[in-house]
Amino acid sequence: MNLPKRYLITSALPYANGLKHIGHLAGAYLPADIYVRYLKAQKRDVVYVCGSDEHGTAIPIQATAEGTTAQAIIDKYHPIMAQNFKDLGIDFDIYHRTSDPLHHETAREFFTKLNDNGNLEIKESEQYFDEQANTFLADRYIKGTCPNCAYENAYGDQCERCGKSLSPDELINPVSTLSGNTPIKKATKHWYLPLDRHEDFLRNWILKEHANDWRSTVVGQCKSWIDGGLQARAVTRDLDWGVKVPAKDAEGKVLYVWFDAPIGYISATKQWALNTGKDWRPYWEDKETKLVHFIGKDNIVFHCLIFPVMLKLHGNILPDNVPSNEFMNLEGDKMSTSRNWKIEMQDYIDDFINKENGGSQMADVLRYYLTLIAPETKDSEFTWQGFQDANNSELVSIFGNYVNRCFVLMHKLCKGKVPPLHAEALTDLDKATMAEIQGTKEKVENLLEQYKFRDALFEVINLSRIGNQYMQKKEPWIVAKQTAENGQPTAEAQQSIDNTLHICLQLCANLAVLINPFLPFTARKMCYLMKVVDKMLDWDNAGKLKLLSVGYTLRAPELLFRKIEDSEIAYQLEKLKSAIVSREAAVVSKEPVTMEENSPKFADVKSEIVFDDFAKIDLRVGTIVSAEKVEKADKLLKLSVDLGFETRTIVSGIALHFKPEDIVGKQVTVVVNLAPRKMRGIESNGMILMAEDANGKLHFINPEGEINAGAGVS
RNA sequence: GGCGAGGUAGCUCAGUUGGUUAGAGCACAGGAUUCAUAACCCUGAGGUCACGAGUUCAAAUCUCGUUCUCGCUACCA
Repeated sequence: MNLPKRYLITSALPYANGLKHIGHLAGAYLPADIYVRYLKAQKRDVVYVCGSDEHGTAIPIQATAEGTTAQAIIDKYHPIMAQNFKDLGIDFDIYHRTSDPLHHETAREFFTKLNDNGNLEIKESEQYFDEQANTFLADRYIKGTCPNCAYENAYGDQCERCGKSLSPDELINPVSTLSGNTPIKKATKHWYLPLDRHEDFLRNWILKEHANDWRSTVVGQCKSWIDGGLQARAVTRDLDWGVKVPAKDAEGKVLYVWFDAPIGYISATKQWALNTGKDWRPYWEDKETKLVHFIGKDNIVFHCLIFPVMLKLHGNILPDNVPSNEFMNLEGDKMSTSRNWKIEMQDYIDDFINKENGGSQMADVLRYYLTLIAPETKDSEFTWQGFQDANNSELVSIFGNYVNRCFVLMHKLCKGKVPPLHAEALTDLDKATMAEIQGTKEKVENLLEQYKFRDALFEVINLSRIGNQYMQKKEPWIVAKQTAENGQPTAEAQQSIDNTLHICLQLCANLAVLINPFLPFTARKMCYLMKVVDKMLDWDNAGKLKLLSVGYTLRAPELLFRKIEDSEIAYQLEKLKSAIVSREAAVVSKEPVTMEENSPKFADVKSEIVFDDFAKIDLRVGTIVSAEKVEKADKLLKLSVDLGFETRTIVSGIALHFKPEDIVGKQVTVVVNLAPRKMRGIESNGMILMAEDANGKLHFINPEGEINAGAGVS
């Protein structure tokens, strides 16, 4: 196998608007860290970069909401996130940040090169503009009613309640969050990355060259995007938070966050090089560098399509692989920050690591379970019960217990020293066990090279299982009872004991080397117990049977892991339950719940209108005379509504809530002078008023008793 | 609706190019043991491989249809 000259490993830049949860950890950070630790143990040339993504509109918006500045937000979260990663053993070579001047400089250079080379397009488009604030409004500065779920405070890029991606044009009743005014449309100029020009390249590169070595989920997702037709994507935004666009007539424009964030990998590498006196260029320019991006599946489009196009245009190397993980669910539901259904890294650190209940070893317990259930091929499921079981019956009972019984027996039967190996007395079982040690090394290696972290970890644990079986069959504690007249074991018995424990201890040392990428704190504690330096953890030592010298005194046994009590699990489940409560409150309030405020809130009252505004709306009572499902649409019903003076066709998105046959004859309130709008090819002439309850269920607004169709409502 | 990924033992998941009685770990049951964190070790029970049809000597695996879950995307009060 031709080894790459050097490696550059990246983990997705976490967005610096809040704390990250264990789903993020399992998806983009932990696997990368394992891979990097493995490469470093092999003494390969590897740099692992990451950093906070600190631009985008969400951060200044959040700042406004919290009455602070964008800078204050990122300054608050950047160090906490960096510390969280450190506490969990995620060992970046550099954790940079995109607000750093070096990053701005790097991103501007990148943009300029593409722009100068004619790789970007400039287009004029109509964008919302706030006249009072005299500024164009980025998507997130526009709020309005979500066309998907009718949530009234949906943002121009996404509805926080139903999670749907939106564009500002889709919002109903758009309002500027800066002034509260209705924005006007105004022409503005933006730079675009014409992805459509690169379809052939992407198709060939991903769907042909990497059809077999990339994960099928990744290739499939890319195929879906490519087949769906690639379009030019705006590279710039009208905003004053971010990297200023280095071009003429670009006043008030910054690079769109998706463009500048991945460049953060490059600027982080530059900063690392500055810190260490190295040259960053080969890592991004030399074809012999292996670039690997670790991400979650929501990031596939950026790392497999957009950023590679950018890199190619800019003259950089392309990623060798993008081992994206699927999502990790939590106790039967999707993890979600806005719904407060999550376990933050900080929560875990507070509850399990910082207290006097296990220390850093507990970081390894989380690393263990998250790797065990890593969503490598499909969405997976985190349960606290599973966490407890994995710890108590695997880490503690199999791995930890093996190490412990080795040490205890060695102290009891071998005077606390590594016993000699009597080659002449080796049994077949001894030899087979020694072979297993070497075999495990190769298995783990192969699996890691294929990014199969879950399977690789299993093989390591399995080696401790083999150790337990070996010890059980050799039963040195029984052999020790074959005593001579002096009360000591016979010479023959002692030979057997020596050989058994010698092999057991070498196996222990191997476990430390092999577990090191996965559970680094544990590996170090094992080194401490064996009184060896960390250098023993070099991957070269894996499979070797002379890691511990004969006659060497080892420390007294100490437990590697502790059991996790039922009460701890009950407490965590209770914590989550209270999150359900606040989530229900969130639905009532139609407001994303923040950690601090769990009390129900109602949507903000819209800005005041005069009577004439209201009088413009013509409301009538109508009777539904027929209803049918609209073809090829999940949510639409085509209704005929008798309004007295005429019967109209109205298309309404209520199919998920009502069966057509159940609503015929119902009286409803209709906005009759709304401009017609085509939906799925059917013209809708009016709008049915609906009320939504706390569970998201829709109800008709209708008169108390039956009245004549066409009656006015005021 | 379109596209992508999935649906395999009570739970969490493997199953490479179709090839004998479909696997692992955990949980469970029985046994054995005591060096060890009521730990380990041995044995066992368990699955109509979502459902239906087709191709084949042979299908968890290939084809088509149905259904459910997740993601992207379209329509949308």
